[in-house]
Amino acid sequence: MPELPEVEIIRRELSPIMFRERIVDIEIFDTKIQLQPNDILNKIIIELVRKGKYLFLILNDSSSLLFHMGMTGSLIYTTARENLRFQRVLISLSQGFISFCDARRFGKIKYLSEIDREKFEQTLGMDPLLSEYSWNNFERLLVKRTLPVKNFLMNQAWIAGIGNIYASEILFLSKIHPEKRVNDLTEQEKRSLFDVIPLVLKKAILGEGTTIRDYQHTDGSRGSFQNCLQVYNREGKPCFTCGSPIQRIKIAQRSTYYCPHCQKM
DNA sequence: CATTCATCCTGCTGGC
DNA sequence: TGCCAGCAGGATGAAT
Repeated sequence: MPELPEVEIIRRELSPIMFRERIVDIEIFDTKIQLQPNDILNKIIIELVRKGKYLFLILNDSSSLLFHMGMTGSLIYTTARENLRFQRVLISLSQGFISFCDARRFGKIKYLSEIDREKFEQTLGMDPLLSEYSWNNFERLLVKRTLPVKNFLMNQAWIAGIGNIYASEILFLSKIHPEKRVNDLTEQEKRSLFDVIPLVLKKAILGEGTTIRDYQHTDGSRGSFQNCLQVYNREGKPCFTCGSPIQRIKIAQRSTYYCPHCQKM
């Protein structure tokens, strides 16, 4: 489900709620999620950190709880204890409750020591909203790559945070065909990509995230950026720029949307 | 090393 | 109304 913008929204909403809260209890209703309650019980949350699509709850002994939403995961805050649909984990805080709900069970929660968190963060590529995102680093990533540019954008080891929706959106705004091979990109196209990536992600955050079906804010409400999407989920509809019908193709088994007129090979 | 592909899950939607 | 194929915001490890 959530890509970088949606996870960032979750982080921003939960930060003031969870800051300095104690983890009083944790209940796990899904055998796929393996946590030792003793690792985290009675620890205090001192910070929420996001990198790419991952969210870390940093605890007062510098260990952390890592959340990944997978396709359908959400974190819901309630003031009273509730049984929510698809609830997999329930964390009781000193004040309030956080439910991890996840219909498809692709989401993950892991306990990490400080060392393990550092190691894990190193496996992720640069986050387009952090200062590590630079033209030098970006340019270096592109060298000698022959895969389609859409696959390049979605590899979390190179750039962290872009998923299937925003990959299509970024390529539309950059006027690049999603199947174009990275080593065939012109200098201008590379520059454009570099600039458009953070632009689209920031706009999506301002637009409260994209809810096609499952994404929810931490109070259960929906995003609104789905109304601003240029190509994703718009097969057959007219391009907002030129009126040509938006095409849907499969790249690496994932639906990919583009305008055949505005995005040439 | 770089790239592609099947697989993990469950639920919803649209067509017949 | 009921059934079933096809689809879904992701990541991984095995195969090529």
